[in-house]
Amino acid sequence: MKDVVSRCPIEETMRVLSGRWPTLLLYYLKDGTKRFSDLRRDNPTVSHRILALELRKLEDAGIVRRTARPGYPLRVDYDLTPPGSRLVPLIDALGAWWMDTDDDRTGRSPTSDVNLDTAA
Amino acid sequence: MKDVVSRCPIEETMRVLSGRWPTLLLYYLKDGTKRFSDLRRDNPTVSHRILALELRKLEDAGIVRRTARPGYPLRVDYDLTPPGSRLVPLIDALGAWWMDTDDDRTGRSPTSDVNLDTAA
DNA sequence: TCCTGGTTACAGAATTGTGCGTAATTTACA
DNA sequence: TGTAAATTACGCACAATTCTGTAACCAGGA
Repeated sequence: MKDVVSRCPIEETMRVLSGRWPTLLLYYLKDGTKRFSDLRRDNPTVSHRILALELRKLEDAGIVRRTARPGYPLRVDYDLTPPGSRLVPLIDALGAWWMDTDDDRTGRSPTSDVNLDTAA
Repeated sequence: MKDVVSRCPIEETMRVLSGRWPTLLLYYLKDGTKRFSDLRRDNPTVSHRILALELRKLEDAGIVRRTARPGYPLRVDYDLTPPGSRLVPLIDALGAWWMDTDDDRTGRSPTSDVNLDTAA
């Protein structure tokens, strides 16, 4: 994150998706709107702080939309933007690739019936 | 990298592709076999140590094949394995997604003529 | 007082870069 | 002909940088 705009779209995309949480959050947001605390429950190993940071990063990248409803207790909704939704199948494809590769590693026959719906 | 096998193929894939270099290296290896020094030339900002580590990571993941030819000066060839080659279009799709998203951001019309051949 | 979403301060962990060493052959040069 | 230096792909130790986690704190209504 030191210098420049890399001009390479792949690099830019990976700058956002790199790390453990972004794709996981996308995965959980596929189902629809979630609140901050929902996402914490969905995966208990993210720290409070990191979740806030990651969500902000995704928001800045235009992948996630943040909607704060006025009033207390605070309520903030997160959901995917249209670009974010378009990203989901690509990420699923990566999961499918992994399973395909796994077949390679375990020396199984070259299965072609990979389901793109890669569950958790 | 602390604990477990996550059982989630997306997470596993991202564990390999996360970071600045993996996708870039894939990009440069698309063209065919490269030597260590070629890859350093291709992008001068990787330190030799990191390049070695990243290449080993990709090798362990079955994405890149390392071929050391005996004799001195050492000569080592790197190229994509079949799974690695299968990964390339997916990564290109991420680049295409970024450019599409860029259209969103800059408020342009929803162009459909995104070229998958995302150059450096 | 608790709840929710978030920020800040500080600490510890992880990742990355720097520079040096190494192998056996070729080339450089007197 | 002898010798010194360059070459290639790293490994290693150590320093610098970055990332992540913990804990405390804030807001204001129930």
